[in-house]
Amino acid sequence: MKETTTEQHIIEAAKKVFIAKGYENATMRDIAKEANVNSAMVHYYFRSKDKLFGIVFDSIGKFFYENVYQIYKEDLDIFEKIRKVVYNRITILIQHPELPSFLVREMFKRPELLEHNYSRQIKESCDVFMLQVEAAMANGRIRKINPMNLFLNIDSLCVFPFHIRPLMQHCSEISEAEFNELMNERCTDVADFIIQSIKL
Amino acid sequence: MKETTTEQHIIEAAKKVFIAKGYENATMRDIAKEANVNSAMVHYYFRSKDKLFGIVFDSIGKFFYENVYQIYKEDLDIFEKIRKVVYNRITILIQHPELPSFLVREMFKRPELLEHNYSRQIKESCDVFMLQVEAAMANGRIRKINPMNLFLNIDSLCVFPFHIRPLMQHCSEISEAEFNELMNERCTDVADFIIQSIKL
DNA sequence: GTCTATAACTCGATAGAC
DNA sequence: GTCTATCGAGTTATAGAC
Repeated sequence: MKETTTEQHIIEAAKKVFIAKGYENATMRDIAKEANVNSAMVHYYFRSKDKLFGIVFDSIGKFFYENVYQIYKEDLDIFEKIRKVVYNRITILIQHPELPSFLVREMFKRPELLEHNYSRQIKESCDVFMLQVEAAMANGRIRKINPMNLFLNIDSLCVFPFHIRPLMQHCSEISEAEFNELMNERCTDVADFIIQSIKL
Repeated sequence: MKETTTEQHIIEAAKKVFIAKGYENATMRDIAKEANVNSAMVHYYFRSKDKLFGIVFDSIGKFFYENVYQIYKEDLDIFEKIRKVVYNRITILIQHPELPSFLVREMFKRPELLEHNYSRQIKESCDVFMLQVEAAMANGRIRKINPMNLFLNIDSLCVFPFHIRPLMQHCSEISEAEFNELMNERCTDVADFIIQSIKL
């Protein structure tokens, strides 16, 4: 159990501030205040706002993807795997509903953020899953379908509602708690929706 | 055929710049340069960056939603309607792939942007569609399903890939043209995916 | 390592001449 | 309406005392 150093303390504060405000709206002063240190300290430890943000972005991206992409590599029946992926993804999203929009926001502004990252991990799990889909098609367990699109569909159905959460809440006039409740119910529905579509 | 006034000229320039850079990264100087006018002129016509952005955001949001949400209100067989919605949505998205991320980016930072907007239009078309889903369930044309989730699923499957486009392009090492080709092929697949899932 | 002070810069907005 | 010039506020980043 490592002690919380000043450095880690600042990183945690930076995560909170960057997620809440985005890169441009977050200031080094904000982060310093959140971490209860002087703003010069933040520069002392991380040289620049850019360096600090790079560390934060990598950490968040890895956290967001690694959990669920491990599941794709597990040795599970394809239907079970889909259910497990959907359940895990939506559960994590309910706990961290602001992550998808954060990642998309920053990724679009600076695609170079993707360079030294978890991208290869994603590609690996995608490849593993697509092979399994091919096999299931050959065995006649599922209908003929483009494996890449199936992979995309799973993520789409899980993540998209969190991308448009403010719009959904505004249109349906629901609170954050009610939104989470909706997503919780949606969990089973999404898995059913996918499996109904591909099973033979 | 209305002549292009300076005012409209600036709005078009502002759209381009705001979409490319986002609200905070775009400067009034950028917009003025894009519109080939002095930066004081932009303030003269629109008072503030906020006012100008509000106009741009509303216009883009309306454009992005109105086309496809009209279709939901048309008198079509439910399967035909789903195919038409999917086709239209993806076609528009291929022509304007940067709009979803733009709207999400700004919507999350300032949810008040949704106040005086197309939100009611979305809600209306959603309501119409959900009624149709209920009827189709009663008629035994489709299986039992949460209508709201079906509505969400359609949008998810169409829009989500455009949200994560930089990530997809980076992971698959594909160009923008190849991405568009993928989305074009995906059009039929998505409609099939949905219909396979709900038909009896 | 930690602080204060400030340099250097950019941006939104306006004043004022034409 | 259109331009130049500039103010004032807010930012990153660093220098230098402790």
